[in-house]
Amino acid sequence: MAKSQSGPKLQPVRGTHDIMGDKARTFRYINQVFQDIAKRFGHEEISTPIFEFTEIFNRTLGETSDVVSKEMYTFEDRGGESLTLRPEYTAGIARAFISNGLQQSLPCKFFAFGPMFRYERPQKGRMRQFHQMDIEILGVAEPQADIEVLAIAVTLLTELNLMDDISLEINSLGDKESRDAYRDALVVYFTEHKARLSEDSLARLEKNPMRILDSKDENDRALVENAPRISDYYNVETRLFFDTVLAGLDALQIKYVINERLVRGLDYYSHTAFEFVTSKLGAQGTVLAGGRYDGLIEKMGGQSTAGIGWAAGMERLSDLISPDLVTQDTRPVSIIPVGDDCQTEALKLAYRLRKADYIIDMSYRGNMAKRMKRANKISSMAAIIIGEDELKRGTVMIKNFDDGSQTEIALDQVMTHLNHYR
RNA sequence: GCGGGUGUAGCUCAGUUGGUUAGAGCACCAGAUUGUGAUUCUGGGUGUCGCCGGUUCGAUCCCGGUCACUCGCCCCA
Repeated sequence: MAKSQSGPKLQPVRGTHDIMGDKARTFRYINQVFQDIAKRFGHEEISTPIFEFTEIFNRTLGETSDVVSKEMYTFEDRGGESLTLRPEYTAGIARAFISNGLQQSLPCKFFAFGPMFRYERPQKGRMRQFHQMDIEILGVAEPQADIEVLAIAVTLLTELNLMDDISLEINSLGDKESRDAYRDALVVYFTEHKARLSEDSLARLEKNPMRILDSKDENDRALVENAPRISDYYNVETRLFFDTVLAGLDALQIKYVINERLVRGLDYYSHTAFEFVTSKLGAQGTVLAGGRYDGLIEKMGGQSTAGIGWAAGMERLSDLISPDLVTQDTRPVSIIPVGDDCQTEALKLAYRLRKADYIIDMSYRGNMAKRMKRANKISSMAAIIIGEDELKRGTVMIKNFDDGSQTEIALDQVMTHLNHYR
Protein backbone atom coordinates (compact mmCIF):
# COMPACT_ATOMS: atom_id res chain seq x y z
CA MET A 1 0.00 0.00 0.00
CA ALA A 2 1.22 3.49 -0.81
CA LYS A 3 2.36 5.45 2.18
CA SER A 4 2.21 9.14 2.76
CA GLN A 5 4.93 10.94 4.62
CA SER A 6 2.39 12.59 6.84
CA GLY A 7 -1.25 13.49 6.62
CA PRO A 8 -4.38 11.38 6.60
CA LYS A 9 -4.55 7.60 6.70
CA LEU A 10 -4.71 6.44 3.12
CA GLN A 11 -6.37 3.09 3.54
CA PRO A 12 -10.11 2.89 2.95
CA VAL A 13 -12.21 2.56 6.10
CA ARG A 14 -12.36 -1.02 7.31
CA GLY A 15 -14.95 -3.01 5.45
CA THR A 16 -15.11 -0.63 2.48
CA HIS A 17 -13.54 -1.10 -0.92
CA ASP A 18 -12.81 0.88 -4.03
CA ILE A 19 -14.60 -0.64 -6.97
CA MET A 20 -12.77 -0.42 -10.29
CA GLY A 21 -11.52 -2.41 -13.24
CA ASP A 22 -12.99 -5.90 -13.61
CA LYS A 23 -14.94 -5.51 -10.41
CA ALA A 24 -16.64 -2.37 -11.68
CA ARG A 25 -17.41 -4.02 -15.01
CA THR A 26 -18.86 -7.05 -13.26
CA PHE A 27 -21.03 -4.86 -11.03
CA ARG A 28 -22.31 -2.92 -14.00
CA TYR A 29 -23.04 -6.13 -15.87
CA ILE A 30 -24.96 -7.68 -12.97
CA ASN A 31 -26.89 -4.50 -12.52
CA GLN A 32 -27.79 -4.27 -16.20
CA VAL A 33 -29.10 -7.83 -16.23
CA PHE A 34 -31.04 -7.15 -13.04
CA GLN A 35 -32.67 -3.96 -14.28
CA ASP A 36 -33.55 -5.49 -17.59
CA ILE A 37 -35.29 -8.42 -15.91
CA ALA A 38 -37.04 -6.24 -13.34
CA LYS A 39 -38.51 -4.13 -16.14
CA ARG A 40 -39.68 -7.23 -18.01
CA PHE A 41 -41.59 -8.23 -14.90
CA GLY A 42 -43.19 -4.81 -14.76
CA HIS A 43 -41.23 -3.30 -11.91
CA GLU A 44 -40.41 0.38 -11.67
CA GLU A 45 -37.29 1.89 -10.26
CA ILE A 46 -37.30 3.52 -6.86
CA SER A 47 -34.33 5.05 -5.16
CA THR A 48 -34.59 6.09 -1.55
CA PRO A 49 -32.07 8.00 0.57
CA ILE A 50 -29.16 6.08 2.02
CA PHE A 51 -30.06 7.38 5.45
CA GLU A 52 -33.33 7.61 7.31
CA PHE A 53 -34.46 8.58 10.77
CA THR A 54 -33.15 5.89 13.09
CA GLU A 55 -36.70 5.02 14.16
CA ILE A 56 -37.49 3.75 10.68
CA PHE A 57 -35.10 0.88 11.19
CA ASN A 58 -35.18 0.08 14.87
CA ARG A 59 -38.98 0.03 15.06
CA THR A 60 -39.38 -2.27 12.08
CA LEU A 61 -36.43 -4.66 12.03
CA GLY A 62 -36.93 -5.63 15.66
CA GLU A 63 -35.13 -4.20 18.65
CA THR A 64 -33.55 -7.53 19.45
CA SER A 65 -32.32 -8.26 15.95
CA ASP A 66 -28.56 -8.21 15.55
CA VAL A 67 -28.81 -5.60 12.85
CA VAL A 68 -30.50 -3.13 15.17
CA SER A 69 -28.75 -4.03 18.39
CA LYS A 70 -25.17 -3.95 17.17
CA GLU A 71 -24.73 -3.30 13.47
CA MET A 72 -26.27 0.06 12.67
CA TYR A 73 -24.31 3.13 11.65
CA THR A 74 -26.23 5.63 13.73
CA PHE A 75 -25.22 9.24 14.23
CA GLU A 76 -26.65 12.55 15.24
CA ASP A 77 -26.73 15.27 12.61
CA ARG A 78 -26.07 18.93 13.35
CA GLY A 79 -29.73 19.46 14.09
CA GLY A 80 -29.68 16.78 16.76
CA GLU A 81 -31.69 14.23 14.76
CA SER A 82 -30.72 10.60 15.12
CA LEU A 83 -30.06 9.24 11.64
CA THR A 84 -28.96 5.81 10.46
CA LEU A 85 -27.27 4.66 7.28
CA ARG A 86 -29.63 2.07 5.84
CA PRO A 87 -28.69 -1.52 6.75
CA GLU A 88 -31.25 -2.93 4.29
CA TYR A 89 -33.64 -1.61 1.69
CA THR A 90 -37.12 -2.75 2.64
CA ALA A 91 -37.74 -0.42 5.56
CA GLY A 92 -36.80 2.63 3.50
CA ILE A 93 -39.03 1.58 0.63
CA ALA A 94 -41.90 0.93 3.03
CA ARG A 95 -41.40 4.41 4.43
CA ALA A 96 -41.36 5.91 0.93
CA PHE A 97 -44.54 4.02 0.14
CA ILE A 98 -46.29 5.69 3.08
CA SER A 99 -44.68 9.11 2.61
CA ASN A 100 -45.81 9.28 -0.99
CA GLY A 101 -49.33 8.05 -0.36
CA LEU A 102 -48.88 5.13 -2.70
CA GLN A 103 -51.71 3.09 -1.17
CA GLN A 104 -53.73 4.94 -3.83
CA SER A 105 -51.91 3.13 -6.61
CA LEU A 106 -51.64 -0.50 -5.64
CA PRO A 107 -50.03 -2.77 -6.47
CA CYS A 108 -46.59 -1.17 -6.35
CA LYS A 109 -43.85 -3.17 -7.98
CA PHE A 110 -40.41 -1.77 -7.35
CA PHE A 111 -36.80 -2.49 -8.10
CA ALA A 112 -33.90 -0.72 -6.44
CA PHE A 113 -30.19 -1.03 -5.86
CA GLY A 114 -27.49 0.74 -3.95
CA PRO A 115 -25.15 0.66 -0.98
CA MET A 116 -26.07 -0.67 2.46
CA PHE A 117 -24.14 -0.26 5.69
CA ARG A 118 -23.68 -2.60 8.61
CA TYR A 119 -21.06 -2.34 11.31
CA GLU A 120 -19.74 -5.90 11.31
CA ARG A 121 -16.40 -7.63 11.35
CA PRO A 122 -15.56 -7.95 7.66
CA GLN A 123 -14.83 -11.31 6.09
CA LYS A 124 -15.30 -13.06 2.77
CA GLY A 125 -18.57 -11.86 1.27
CA ARG A 126 -19.25 -9.48 4.13
CA MET A 127 -18.43 -5.78 4.05
CA ARG A 128 -19.41 -2.76 6.09
CA GLN A 129 -20.47 -1.01 2.92
CA PHE A 130 -21.96 -3.50 0.52
CA HIS A 131 -24.41 -3.29 -2.35
CA GLN A 132 -27.78 -4.85 -2.84
CA MET A 133 -30.30 -5.20 -5.60
CA ASP A 134 -33.81 -5.22 -4.31
CA ILE A 135 -37.26 -6.30 -5.49
CA GLU A 136 -40.51 -5.45 -3.73
CA ILE A 137 -44.21 -5.93 -4.41
CA LEU A 138 -46.53 -3.96 -2.15
CA GLY A 139 -50.27 -4.39 -1.88
CA VAL A 140 -50.62 -7.97 -3.10
CA ALA A 141 -51.74 -10.40 -0.42
CA GLU A 142 -52.14 -13.24 -2.91
CA PRO A 143 -49.48 -15.97 -3.19
CA GLN A 144 -49.09 -15.06 -6.87
CA ALA A 145 -46.83 -12.22 -5.76
CA ASP A 146 -44.61 -14.68 -3.90
CA ILE A 147 -44.35 -16.80 -7.02
CA GLU A 148 -43.61 -13.85 -9.25
CA VAL A 149 -40.92 -12.46 -6.99
CA LEU A 150 -39.25 -15.86 -6.85
CA ALA A 151 -39.48 -16.10 -10.61
CA ILE A 152 -37.60 -12.82 -10.91
CA ALA A 153 -34.88 -14.16 -8.64
CA VAL A 154 -34.54 -17.38 -10.60
CA THR A 155 -34.46 -15.49 -13.88
CA LEU A 156 -31.72 -13.23 -12.59
CA LEU A 157 -29.54 -16.05 -11.30
CA THR A 158 -30.16 -18.06 -14.45
CA GLU A 159 -29.25 -15.21 -16.78
CA LEU A 160 -26.11 -14.64 -14.75
CA ASN A 161 -25.40 -18.32 -15.37
CA LEU A 162 -25.17 -19.08 -11.67
CA MET A 163 -28.14 -21.37 -11.07
CA ASP A 164 -25.99 -24.53 -11.36
CA ASP A 165 -24.26 -23.66 -8.11
CA ILE A 166 -27.23 -22.21 -6.27
CA SER A 167 -30.27 -23.80 -4.73
CA LEU A 168 -33.50 -22.31 -3.46
CA GLU A 169 -34.51 -23.07 0.10
CA ILE A 170 -37.99 -22.09 1.11
CA ASN A 171 -40.15 -22.19 4.20
CA SER A 172 -43.34 -20.73 5.50
CA LEU A 173 -43.23 -18.92 8.81
CA GLY A 174 -47.02 -18.95 8.77
CA ASP A 175 -49.50 -16.24 9.59
CA LYS A 176 -49.56 -14.72 13.05
CA GLU A 177 -51.84 -17.39 14.51
CA SER A 178 -49.72 -20.27 13.24
CA ARG A 179 -46.48 -18.66 14.20
CA ASP A 180 -47.63 -17.79 17.73
CA ALA A 181 -48.80 -21.36 18.29
CA TYR A 182 -45.51 -22.70 17.01
CA ARG A 183 -43.49 -20.29 19.05
CA ASP A 184 -45.30 -21.38 22.22
CA ALA A 185 -44.60 -25.01 21.41
CA LEU A 186 -40.94 -24.25 20.85
CA VAL A 187 -40.60 -22.40 24.12
CA VAL A 188 -42.17 -25.30 25.99
CA TYR A 189 -39.88 -27.79 24.25
CA PHE A 190 -36.63 -25.87 24.67
CA THR A 191 -37.44 -24.89 28.23
CA GLU A 192 -37.67 -28.60 29.04
CA HIS A 193 -34.17 -29.03 27.63
CA LYS A 194 -32.79 -25.77 28.94
CA ALA A 195 -29.85 -27.46 30.59
CA ARG A 196 -28.48 -28.68 27.26
CA LEU A 197 -28.88 -25.45 25.32
CA SER A 198 -25.88 -23.36 24.36
CA GLU A 199 -25.43 -19.97 25.94
CA ASP A 200 -26.40 -18.18 22.74
CA SER A 201 -29.54 -20.21 22.39
CA LEU A 202 -30.56 -19.58 25.98
CA ALA A 203 -30.60 -15.91 25.11
CA ARG A 204 -32.54 -16.68 21.94
CA LEU A 205 -35.10 -18.58 24.01
CA GLU A 206 -35.95 -15.29 25.68
CA LYS A 207 -35.82 -13.01 22.68
CA ASN A 208 -36.57 -15.00 19.54
CA PRO A 209 -36.91 -18.74 20.10
CA MET A 210 -37.31 -19.51 16.40
CA ARG A 211 -33.74 -18.57 15.82
CA ILE A 212 -32.53 -21.51 17.86
CA LEU A 213 -33.55 -23.53 14.82
CA ASP A 214 -30.60 -22.40 12.75
CA SER A 215 -28.01 -22.58 15.51
CA LYS A 216 -24.73 -24.13 14.43
CA ASP A 217 -23.91 -25.45 17.87
CA GLU A 218 -23.75 -29.26 17.80
CA ASN A 219 -25.74 -29.84 20.97
CA ASP A 220 -28.36 -27.38 19.82
CA ARG A 221 -28.63 -29.14 16.51
CA ALA A 222 -29.28 -32.43 18.21
CA LEU A 223 -32.07 -30.83 20.20
CA VAL A 224 -33.45 -29.14 17.12
CA GLU A 225 -33.69 -32.51 15.40
CA ASN A 226 -36.44 -33.52 17.79
CA ALA A 227 -38.03 -30.12 18.19
CA PRO A 228 -41.60 -29.49 17.09
CA ARG A 229 -41.90 -28.87 13.34
CA ILE A 230 -43.45 -25.67 12.14
CA SER A 231 -45.51 -27.38 9.48
CA ASP A 232 -47.44 -29.19 12.21
CA TYR A 233 -48.67 -25.83 13.47
CA TYR A 234 -49.87 -24.34 10.21
CA ASN A 235 -53.54 -23.40 10.26
CA VAL A 236 -55.69 -23.97 7.18
CA GLU A 237 -54.99 -20.55 5.68
CA THR A 238 -51.25 -20.90 6.06
CA ARG A 239 -51.21 -24.41 4.63
CA LEU A 240 -53.26 -23.31 1.62
CA PHE A 241 -51.13 -20.23 1.04
CA PHE A 242 -47.87 -22.14 1.16
CA ASP A 243 -49.18 -24.96 -1.04
CA THR A 244 -50.25 -22.40 -3.63
CA VAL A 245 -46.79 -20.87 -3.67
CA LEU A 246 -45.17 -24.27 -4.06
CA ALA A 247 -47.61 -25.28 -6.80
CA GLY A 248 -46.72 -22.08 -8.64
CA LEU A 249 -43.03 -22.91 -8.43
CA ASP A 250 -43.75 -26.39 -9.73
CA ALA A 251 -45.74 -24.93 -12.62
CA LEU A 252 -42.75 -22.76 -13.54
CA GLN A 253 -40.39 -25.71 -13.08
CA ILE A 254 -38.49 -23.88 -10.38
CA LYS A 255 -36.68 -26.33 -8.15
CA TYR A 256 -36.69 -25.79 -4.41
CA VAL A 257 -35.98 -27.50 -1.13
CA ILE A 258 -38.28 -26.99 1.83
CA ASN A 259 -36.17 -26.12 4.83
CA GLU A 260 -38.28 -26.01 7.96
CA ARG A 261 -35.43 -24.55 9.95
CA LEU A 262 -35.10 -21.54 7.70
CA VAL A 263 -35.95 -18.46 9.73
CA ARG A 264 -35.02 -14.92 8.87
CA GLY A 265 -33.06 -12.55 11.04
CA LEU A 266 -35.46 -9.64 10.79
CA ASP A 267 -38.72 -9.51 12.71
CA TYR A 268 -41.06 -8.37 10.00
CA TYR A 269 -41.36 -11.61 8.01
CA SER A 270 -44.44 -13.83 7.83
CA HIS A 271 -45.57 -16.61 5.52
CA THR A 272 -43.04 -17.20 2.75
CA ALA A 273 -39.35 -16.96 3.58
CA PHE A 274 -36.61 -18.06 1.22
CA GLU A 275 -32.89 -18.04 0.57
CA PHE A 276 -30.83 -18.80 -2.50
CA VAL A 277 -27.68 -20.43 -1.21
CA THR A 278 -24.38 -21.63 -2.62
CA SER A 279 -21.54 -23.60 -1.14
CA LYS A 280 -18.96 -21.72 -3.21
CA LEU A 281 -18.59 -18.62 -1.05
CA GLY A 282 -17.24 -19.95 2.21
CA ALA A 283 -19.24 -19.09 5.29
CA GLN A 284 -21.54 -16.59 3.61
CA GLY A 285 -23.58 -18.86 1.38
CA THR A 286 -26.69 -16.74 1.06
CA VAL A 287 -26.68 -14.84 -2.18
CA LEU A 288 -30.28 -13.64 -2.38
CA ALA A 289 -32.94 -13.79 0.30
CA GLY A 290 -36.29 -12.40 1.25
CA GLY A 291 -39.85 -13.11 2.16
CA ARG A 292 -43.28 -11.78 2.93
CA TYR A 293 -43.75 -8.92 5.37
CA ASP A 294 -47.48 -8.27 5.54
CA GLY A 295 -47.35 -6.49 8.89
CA LEU A 296 -44.55 -4.06 8.17
CA ILE A 297 -46.40 -1.09 6.68
CA GLU A 298 -48.97 -1.13 9.43
CA LYS A 299 -46.30 -1.43 12.10
CA MET A 300 -44.70 1.63 10.62
CA GLY A 301 -47.91 3.60 10.88
CA GLY A 302 -49.46 3.16 7.43
CA GLN A 303 -52.62 1.37 6.37
CA SER A 304 -52.31 -2.37 6.56
CA THR A 305 -50.64 -3.38 3.28
CA ALA A 306 -49.23 -6.72 2.18
CA GLY A 307 -45.65 -6.86 0.99
CA ILE A 308 -43.09 -9.29 -0.31
CA GLY A 309 -39.59 -8.84 -1.63
CA TRP A 310 -35.98 -9.85 -1.63
CA ALA A 311 -32.48 -8.48 -1.74
CA ALA A 312 -29.41 -9.87 -3.46
CA GLY A 313 -25.82 -9.09 -2.53
CA MET A 314 -23.86 -7.64 -5.43
CA GLU A 315 -20.49 -8.52 -3.91
CA ARG A 316 -21.51 -12.10 -3.31
CA LEU A 317 -22.90 -12.45 -6.82
CA SER A 318 -19.85 -10.90 -8.42
CA ASP A 319 -17.59 -13.23 -6.42
CA LEU A 320 -19.30 -16.07 -8.26
CA ILE A 321 -18.83 -14.58 -11.72
CA SER A 322 -15.49 -14.84 -13.42
CA PRO A 323 -14.58 -11.50 -15.04
CA ASP A 324 -14.01 -12.97 -18.49
CA LEU A 325 -17.63 -14.09 -18.64
CA VAL A 326 -18.67 -10.48 -18.41
CA THR A 327 -19.32 -8.97 -21.80
CA GLN A 328 -16.24 -7.22 -23.06
CA ASP A 329 -16.57 -3.53 -23.64
CA THR A 330 -16.44 -2.55 -27.28
CA ARG A 331 -12.83 -2.02 -28.31
CA PRO A 332 -11.72 1.52 -29.09
CA VAL A 333 -10.11 2.99 -32.18
CA SER A 334 -6.97 5.04 -31.53
CA ILE A 335 -6.17 8.24 -33.37
CA ILE A 336 -2.48 8.99 -33.71
CA PRO A 337 -1.38 12.39 -34.96
CA VAL A 338 2.21 12.54 -36.18
CA GLY A 339 3.71 15.92 -35.56
CA ASP A 340 2.23 19.08 -34.09
CA ASP A 341 0.73 20.25 -37.37
CA CYS A 342 -1.69 17.36 -37.35
CA GLN A 343 -3.06 17.86 -33.83
CA THR A 344 -6.00 19.98 -34.85
CA GLU A 345 -7.06 17.65 -37.65
CA ALA A 346 -6.79 14.69 -35.28
CA LEU A 347 -8.83 16.49 -32.67
CA LYS A 348 -11.54 17.30 -35.20
CA LEU A 349 -11.65 13.73 -36.48
CA ALA A 350 -11.83 12.31 -32.97
CA TYR A 351 -14.70 14.60 -32.07
CA ARG A 352 -16.56 13.77 -35.27
CA LEU A 353 -16.23 10.02 -34.68
CA ARG A 354 -17.12 10.24 -31.02
CA LYS A 355 -20.31 12.11 -31.87
CA ALA A 356 -21.04 9.30 -34.34
CA ASP A 357 -20.85 6.78 -31.47
CA TYR A 358 -17.36 5.41 -31.97
CA ILE A 359 -15.13 4.82 -28.98
CA ILE A 360 -12.05 6.87 -29.73
CA ASP A 361 -8.83 7.00 -27.79
CA MET A 362 -6.32 9.80 -28.28
CA SER A 363 -3.12 9.77 -26.32
CA TYR A 364 -1.70 13.05 -25.20
CA ARG A 365 2.02 12.71 -25.71
CA GLY A 366 4.83 10.59 -27.02
CA ASN A 367 6.27 9.69 -30.39
CA MET A 368 4.49 7.44 -32.76
CA ALA A 369 5.93 4.22 -31.36
CA LYS A 370 4.78 5.09 -27.87
CA ARG A 371 1.33 5.95 -29.07
CA MET A 372 1.10 2.71 -31.00
CA LYS A 373 2.14 0.84 -27.87
CA ARG A 374 -0.54 2.51 -25.88
CA ALA A 375 -3.13 1.76 -28.55
CA ASN A 376 -2.13 -1.87 -28.43
CA LYS A 377 -2.24 -1.96 -24.66
CA ILE A 378 -5.80 -0.75 -24.48
CA SER A 379 -6.67 -3.37 -27.16
CA SER A 380 -7.65 -0.93 -29.88
CA MET A 381 -9.13 -2.44 -33.01
CA ALA A 382 -7.28 -0.03 -35.24
CA ALA A 383 -5.12 3.06 -35.33
CA ILE A 384 -5.93 6.07 -37.48
CA ILE A 385 -2.63 7.71 -38.31
CA ILE A 386 -2.66 11.32 -39.41
CA GLY A 387 0.67 12.72 -40.64
CA GLU A 388 1.75 15.61 -42.79
CA ASP A 389 1.93 13.49 -45.94
CA GLU A 390 -1.59 12.23 -45.45
CA LEU A 391 -2.84 15.66 -44.53
CA LYS A 392 -1.57 17.05 -47.83
CA ARG A 393 -3.42 14.33 -49.70
CA GLY A 394 -6.55 14.71 -47.53
CA THR A 395 -6.25 11.15 -46.26
CA VAL A 396 -5.40 9.11 -43.18
CA MET A 397 -3.74 5.74 -42.69
CA ILE A 398 -5.86 3.15 -40.97
CA LYS A 399 -3.98 0.26 -39.45
CA ASN A 400 -5.83 -2.87 -38.45
CA PHE A 401 -4.23 -4.20 -35.29
CA ASP A 402 -5.56 -7.71 -35.68
CA ASP A 403 -3.96 -8.50 -39.03
CA GLY A 404 -1.42 -5.68 -39.28
CA SER A 405 -2.79 -4.46 -42.60
CA GLN A 406 -2.77 -0.78 -43.41
CA THR A 407 -4.98 1.21 -45.77
CA GLU A 408 -4.93 4.82 -46.88
CA ILE A 409 -8.42 6.30 -46.75
CA ALA A 410 -9.76 9.70 -47.76
CA LEU A 411 -10.74 11.78 -44.71
CA ASP A 412 -14.38 11.93 -45.72
CA GLN A 413 -14.48 8.15 -46.17
CA VAL A 414 -13.19 7.33 -42.69
CA MET A 415 -16.57 6.66 -41.20
CA THR A 416 -17.60 4.37 -44.03
CA HIS A 417 -14.36 2.45 -43.71
CA LEU A 418 -14.74 2.08 -39.95
CA ASN A 419 -17.99 0.22 -40.47
CA HIS A 420 -15.80 -2.82 -41.11
CA TYR A 421 -14.90 -2.69 -37.45
CA ARG A 422 -18.39 -2.47 -36.00
C1' G B 1 -17.41 -8.47 20.57
C1' C B 2 -14.37 -13.38 20.35
C1' G B 3 -10.73 -16.83 17.95
C1' G B 4 -6.91 -18.36 13.92
C1' G B 5 -3.64 -16.79 9.76
C1' U B 6 -0.76 -13.08 7.12
C1' G B 7 2.04 -8.21 6.51
C1' U B 8 9.06 -7.86 1.95
C1' A B 9 8.65 -3.45 -5.02
C1' G B 10 2.65 -1.18 -8.45
C1' C B 11 1.03 -6.92 -8.49
C1' U B 12 2.18 -12.27 -7.26
C1' C B 13 5.72 -14.03 -4.15
C1' A B 14 10.98 -15.88 -2.77
C1' G B 15 14.69 -14.93 1.03
C1' U B 16 18.01 -14.56 5.44
C1' U B 17 19.34 -21.17 11.35
C1' G B 18 20.46 -12.82 13.06
C1' G B 19 25.75 -10.34 9.21
C1' U B 20 27.91 -5.82 4.95
C1' U B 21 24.96 -2.92 -1.42
C1' A B 22 17.28 -7.26 0.05
C1' G B 23 15.74 -10.73 -4.82
C1' A B 24 12.55 -13.13 -9.07
C1' G B 25 8.54 -12.94 -12.52
C1' C B 26 4.99 -9.66 -14.27
C1' A B 27 4.08 -4.44 -14.55
C1' C B 28 6.41 0.30 -15.15
C1' C B 29 10.24 3.98 -17.22
C1' A B 30 14.10 5.05 -20.91
C1' G B 31 16.71 3.62 -25.28
C1' A B 32 17.70 0.43 -29.93
C1' U B 33 13.42 2.97 -33.43
C1' U B 34 12.14 11.58 -34.49
C1' G B 35 6.34 7.56 -39.42
C1' U B 36 4.37 1.93 -37.00
C1' G B 37 2.03 -1.85 -31.93
C1' A B 38 1.78 -6.91 -30.24
C1' U B 39 7.44 -10.28 -30.95
C1' U B 40 12.98 -8.99 -29.86
C1' C B 41 17.35 -6.61 -27.58
C1' U B 42 19.78 -3.06 -23.95
C1' G B 43 19.59 -0.28 -19.57
C1' G B 44 16.83 1.32 -15.03
C1' G B 45 14.70 -1.05 -8.55
C1' U B 46 10.74 2.30 -8.48
C1' G B 47 11.60 -0.66 -1.18
C1' U B 48 11.27 3.25 6.14
C1' C B 49 11.06 -5.77 4.59
C1' G B 50 3.39 -2.43 8.10
C1' C B 51 4.50 0.77 12.60
C1' C B 52 6.65 1.45 17.69
C1' G B 53 9.69 -0.50 21.26
C1' G B 54 12.96 -4.59 23.36
C1' U B 55 17.13 -8.26 23.08
C1' U B 56 21.90 -7.99 20.33
C1' C B 57 28.29 -5.65 18.32
C1' G B 58 24.48 -6.06 14.47
C1' A B 59 17.21 -7.18 13.51
C1' U B 60 13.55 -7.71 7.45
C1' C B 61 14.50 -12.31 10.48
C1' C B 62 14.02 -13.33 17.59
C1' C B 63 10.55 -11.08 21.60
C1' G B 64 6.52 -7.58 23.16
C1' G B 65 2.98 -4.19 21.72
C1' U B 66 0.22 -1.90 17.92
C1' C B 67 -2.12 -1.11 13.19
C1' A B 68 -3.87 -3.24 8.75
C1' C B 69 -5.55 -7.18 5.83
C1' U B 70 -7.65 -12.01 5.79
C1' C B 71 -10.45 -16.51 7.34
C1' G B 72 -13.88 -18.27 10.95
C1' C B 73 -17.66 -17.61 15.32
C1' C B 74 -22.09 -14.54 16.27
C1' C B 75 -25.30 -12.71 12.50
C1' C B 76 -26.40 -11.75 7.67
C1' A B 77 -27.02 -10.04 1.18
